Amino acid sequence: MTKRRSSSNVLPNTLGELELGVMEALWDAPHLDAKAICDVMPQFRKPNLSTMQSTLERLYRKGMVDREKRGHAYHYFACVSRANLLARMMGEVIHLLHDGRLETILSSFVNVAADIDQASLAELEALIAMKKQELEGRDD
Amino acid sequence: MTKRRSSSNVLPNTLGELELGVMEALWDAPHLDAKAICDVMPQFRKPNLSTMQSTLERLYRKGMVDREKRGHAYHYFACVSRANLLARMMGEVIHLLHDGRLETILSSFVNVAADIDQASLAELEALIAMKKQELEGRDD
DNA sequence: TAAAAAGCCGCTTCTCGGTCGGTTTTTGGC
DNA sequence: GCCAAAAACCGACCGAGAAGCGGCTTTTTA
Repeated sequence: MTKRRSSSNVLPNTLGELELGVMEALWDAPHLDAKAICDVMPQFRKPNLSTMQSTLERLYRKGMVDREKRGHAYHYFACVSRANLLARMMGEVIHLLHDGRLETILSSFVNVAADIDQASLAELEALIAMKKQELEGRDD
Repeated sequence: MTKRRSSSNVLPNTLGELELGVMEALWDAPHLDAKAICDVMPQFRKPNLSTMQSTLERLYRKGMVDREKRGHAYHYFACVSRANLLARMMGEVIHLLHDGRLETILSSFVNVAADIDQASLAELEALIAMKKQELEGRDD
């Protein structure tokens, strides 16, 4: 009996570098085909069309992009927004390292946020206020 | 020339499942040796001592744990706290998906926090207040 | 001093992203 | 209708990192 070979389950939503580059391209444009994405990629990492196609296929199977036939070629478009992916990944990280105490999570985040920019704290406060109202609204 | 083979650079601080389990063990106890960590692991995934050793070695090279000889055996102890690792990983995720606008980051996090628990929003507010004072204090 | 325990070393397996080449299918111009 | 171009499709290989383990060496200690 072969031992459980896990380590794949941690952070299932992480993307490779090319995959992420593709998502970036699709966040900037409403929809693109494989060729167009190749063209958009920075010169220092411009993959073969086949490579791009299999990357898109993987992304499609992962539910990160959707596609539809436009003539002979697929047109791809992101069906996960940047903010959404960010939220997913943060959620995964948090879930992975959760110890039951919110303080751990929150203080980590506040430190990260503070490192980015002091102004971010003010923004965070405003967002919390909004979110609170939202939650109270649908709370029953 | 072989093509850039990156995808390894994304999220350099992510740990495998066993590695994470080891960290959990070390966060619960001040210091343990390889054998003791094996014993502490849940039955359904109790690795060979050698496996545990190489995992610890990897963790050591990554700077996640430190060790010191206690008699013949190494005793390992976490040199990265849970909150610290969480902050690192969140920082990495954020950096990876950063688009320049704080709003994206923050709203994603607020959504994640809200999903965990409504009370977390209140706690977040308190932490922000503390962090603000801290920043003002050293701001010049 | 011998058995037990731990370190140390190297190899294997597995998974995943990335990379292509080759083949088939589609399509559109002539 | 036919042919060339382009894209899809398929399958293979590579490299890296985590996990897993067996075996040999070294150290401890009973």
